[in-house]
Amino acid sequence: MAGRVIFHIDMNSFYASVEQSHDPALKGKALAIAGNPKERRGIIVTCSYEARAHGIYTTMQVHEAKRKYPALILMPPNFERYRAASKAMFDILRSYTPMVEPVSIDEAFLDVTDLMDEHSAPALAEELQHRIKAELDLPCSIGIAPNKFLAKTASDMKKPMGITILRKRDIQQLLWPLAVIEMHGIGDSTAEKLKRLEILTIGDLATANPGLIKEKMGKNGIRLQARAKGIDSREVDPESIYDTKSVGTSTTLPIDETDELNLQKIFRQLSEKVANRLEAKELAGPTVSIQTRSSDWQNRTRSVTLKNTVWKAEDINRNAWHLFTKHWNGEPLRLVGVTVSNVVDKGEMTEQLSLFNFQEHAKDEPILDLMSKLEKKFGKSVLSKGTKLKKSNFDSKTSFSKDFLDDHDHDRK
DNA sequence: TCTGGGGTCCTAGGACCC
DNA sequence: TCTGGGGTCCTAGGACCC
Repeated sequence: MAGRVIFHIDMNSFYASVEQSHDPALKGKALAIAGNPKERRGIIVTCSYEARAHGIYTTMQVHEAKRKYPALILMPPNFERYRAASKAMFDILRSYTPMVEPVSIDEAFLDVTDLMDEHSAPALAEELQHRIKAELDLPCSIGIAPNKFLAKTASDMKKPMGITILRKRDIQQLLWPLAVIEMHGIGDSTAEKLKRLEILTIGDLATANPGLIKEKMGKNGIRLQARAKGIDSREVDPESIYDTKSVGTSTTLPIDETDELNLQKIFRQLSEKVANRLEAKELAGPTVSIQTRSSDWQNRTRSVTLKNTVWKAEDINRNAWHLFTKHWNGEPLRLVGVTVSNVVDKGEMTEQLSLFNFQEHAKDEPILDLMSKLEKKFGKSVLSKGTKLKKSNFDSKTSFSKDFLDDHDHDRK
């Protein structure tokens, strides 16, 4: 596994750039995409470089941005448009190699090692950047490095339309002088912690006493120190996007809410949204959780893991609302959310289960015999992970979970 | 700078099992 | 009756990223 060549492609102010490409009249203008400009609590999601020049930045409140630069053009996000542009961008990347790992709607890692016979890395990066600009009218920055962390760091170094090579031997000169907060994986909290250890720059982190790092920062510290030295063994994984772990939605309320009936209505809407998105991805999960945020920014999560997976709005909502009413003390809430996690592919579940025809065998068979057969068939890992069929769910007199069979039926429809 | 909405990963404690 | 150690699952919270 020595000597990989990794690219990190980072689209520059993606949403704003897509809008400018769609409507050239917006080019050269200070443009901002704002969550929902009508909402009292709307923020700037992305803005053009022209807007940045006027002091506008992501997460800034809309009214603040307008006050700062009244000529700012505000647009609501058009996600369909962004998804289409994203797909076109990924199509270009995949026309070179299947080793493309999407990180988000506008970011990707490429392992281009196998293309190095025919291309030089910088020439290939230029070609990619040029094609994305020529065919989609979208700017991007590209980082070239021997691993993901360095490639990502490199793509950040020159924006917009930059191409940056970060070699191992350049690390001391280019990376080490930077403040630790510049590092991906380090936020305010970790930066503060490091500051107390007198670790201020990435170089300080790289050369710090490993014993101290391990003691004060744990596993995360060890990993960050490795990154600071330019070490990162994560591989580019094109499959990782199919590995959804959770599907959730949340909303910041127009005003801090105390009315139970209103909240009940909101939970129903959130549950429906989650159900729709699960449906679209053909996913279902056994864990339902809720999030709340109070006026003073106290975040809470409460969750329950069920015997069976859920995907229908009614089932999600029933569990979510139950969790909520069980824990809410009546305090005003700024935000509420609903998430289904530990999700698995519905189709895959059905397939696994159909291998072993349930209906025929299950009826009168003693549970333990059935369990051992299932284990033989699928192995323990599948039983405990994929289908939530565990011994604990079949203990003592509990007969074969009726819900489970029902779920199986629904899957077949 | 009073901070949206979508996620992921990690940690730590308790329950439970062998 | 009291004692381990290892492993997994669940829950809650925190940190981080785009």
